[in-house]
Amino acid sequence: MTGKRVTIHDVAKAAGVSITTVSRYLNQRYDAMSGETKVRIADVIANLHYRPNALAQGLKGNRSKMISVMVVNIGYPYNVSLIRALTHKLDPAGYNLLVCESEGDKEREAHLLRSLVAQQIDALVLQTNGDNNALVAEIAAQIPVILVDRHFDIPRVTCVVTDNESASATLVRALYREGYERVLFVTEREDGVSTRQQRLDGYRRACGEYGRNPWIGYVDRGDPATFAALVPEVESAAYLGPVSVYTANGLLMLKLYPALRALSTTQTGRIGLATFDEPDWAPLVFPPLTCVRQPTAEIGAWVGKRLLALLDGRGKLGKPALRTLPSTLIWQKSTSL
Amino acid sequence: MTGKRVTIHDVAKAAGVSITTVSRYLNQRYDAMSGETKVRIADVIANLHYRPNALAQGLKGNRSKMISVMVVNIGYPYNVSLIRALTHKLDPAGYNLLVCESEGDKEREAHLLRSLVAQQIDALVLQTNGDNNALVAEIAAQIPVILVDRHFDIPRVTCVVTDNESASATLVRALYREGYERVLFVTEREDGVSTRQQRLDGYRRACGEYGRNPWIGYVDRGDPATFAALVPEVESAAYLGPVSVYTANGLLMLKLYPALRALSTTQTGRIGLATFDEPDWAPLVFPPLTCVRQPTAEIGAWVGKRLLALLDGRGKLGKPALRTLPSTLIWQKSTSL
DNA sequence: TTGAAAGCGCTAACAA
DNA sequence: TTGTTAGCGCTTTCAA
Repeated sequence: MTGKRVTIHDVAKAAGVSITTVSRYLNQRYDAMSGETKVRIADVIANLHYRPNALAQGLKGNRSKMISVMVVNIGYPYNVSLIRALTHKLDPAGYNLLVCESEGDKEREAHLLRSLVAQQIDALVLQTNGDNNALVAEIAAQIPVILVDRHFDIPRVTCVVTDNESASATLVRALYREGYERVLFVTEREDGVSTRQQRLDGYRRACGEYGRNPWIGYVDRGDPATFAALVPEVESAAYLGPVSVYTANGLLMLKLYPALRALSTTQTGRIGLATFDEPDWAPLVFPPLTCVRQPTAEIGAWVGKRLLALLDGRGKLGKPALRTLPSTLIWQKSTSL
Repeated sequence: MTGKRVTIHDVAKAAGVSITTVSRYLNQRYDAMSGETKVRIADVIANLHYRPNALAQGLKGNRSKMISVMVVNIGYPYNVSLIRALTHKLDPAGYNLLVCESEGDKEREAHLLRSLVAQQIDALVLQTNGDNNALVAEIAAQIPVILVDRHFDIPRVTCVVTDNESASATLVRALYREGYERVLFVTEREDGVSTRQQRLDGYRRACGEYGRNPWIGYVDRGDPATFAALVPEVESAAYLGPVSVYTANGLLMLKLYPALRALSTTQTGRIGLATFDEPDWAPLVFPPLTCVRQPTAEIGAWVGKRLLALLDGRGKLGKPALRTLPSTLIWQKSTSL
């Protein structure tokens, strides 16, 4: 299986120079190097298909050229887009991405974090439930750490999030303005997850502004019954006036949608539907689904840029601990009366 | 930023032993080691939060404990599920996953592959368009390489795919049996991609068995007009008898669906819809979408297991160059007459 | 313009 | 039962 890899020694020998000279060439220190040597080394490298061993370089230079991004679920469009944008920033700078999925599990997250540190990652991008903040703080003492999507207050850690509170309020206001009399907000228990809390806060604020009582349906992703229980509640409310349902994220809408749609065939047009996040199927259903598009690509790009600056030794001063990027409301027919 | 990392030297000093002894402990060579030393080292390691530097271990042992999986698109449910299953197999064995996205771009794929080799990955899992097979062959001379989803004939490379041809034929037969008189197969140009070719072959075979003429609509993902062009074709055909549309993958259905659904409101129930792949929205639309579920988790698990065997030095003999796992037809109301 | 030598953190003979 | 030593492939003083 192993065809003996080419090392810097092989190159040096073939080019008739010392490994130091080859190393100089590799690091583009051409200032003091004869053009002839340069060409000779270039030739040999090309012929031998030589690529320096990144592990050895890393060991020497105390950096690995690897950055990890760890998210709760690699399938969420939010994360897919984030990872993609991040790659596009980091790849040109020679960084490889170690992608991990915590599955929202505390132990697993801790295990993976430790493994990554041992792997000598140069930086960490993390979407977390906040269950291992002490460990994250330790890591942040060693390398740059940026939290995305969810905000936690950890020393030396920058957070990049979207404007959950105001985007949520904006959506809910628009619903009331459209004429919906009641808006059911469907969410999971906050459990210290900032996004959930903020989206709820935004909902509450809009309710307050319009003098409506908050109407909150708590669900548990793992328990279909919690979703099913909401349906009759919505149905009976719909008899009294136009009602809409607003889910705190795309996955909740995915689970709730079939049951609600079955209802609306009889209650045509009276039950508005909206969700935070922009599922890829939003334009497919009829009527197309109103949703809140998060600036995932921008977040990824911003994080990537910031990391490069930090790794370069630049940046560090006046860095904001929290950066908020704006979402966009995509208003569709699913919320039209 | 850097709080000086703990090394094996620190541990040795604190425990009052040599680094060799610590190394022995780390590698569980307890056979010749006093219980006392063992405990002492364990204590120190715990206190210092020591974790061995994986880079240094890798440099020494000529392995990195990193495996790369490179796919065309990290957002496809197929790949998400594959990556997840792979992680679950490899993680317990101490491997970290370098996830890469080629975006189906030849240059990008080549660039990433080279970068990964330089990063000293121990193995490679690859979904490819086949544009860099020579390079892949070179890599396969060094480390285990497994191709997923798409089959190419490369020395030393095992391929794991699904039964595209027969699953496609099964679906199309079921459509004819249901009473659809014509089935439009929507696909991208084969371009040497085995999955496309095989799904087309299966379609053709079923057509042959039922004495129908193949009816193929070629589309280009980047060009919406190619999708739009199919709609009137389907519409006029639908006047002559029951027609169904079968897309070669989930993304094509995603793009085609809105236009087709608009039609079917007038042609209610006459236009059947089915797709290869199982989009997460398949059960959401009305009527729910018939689709072919690929055994992605099984593929991932199989690949993971096989890799571990190969990396262990076991396996190697009698290994099949091609492993085919079966898909499942999910028959729903979208194809009921 | 170039090279010798030390050392990054670790493992593995070989000695003791 | 433990330690000494020689590297893994590379970068980087320091000298020539």
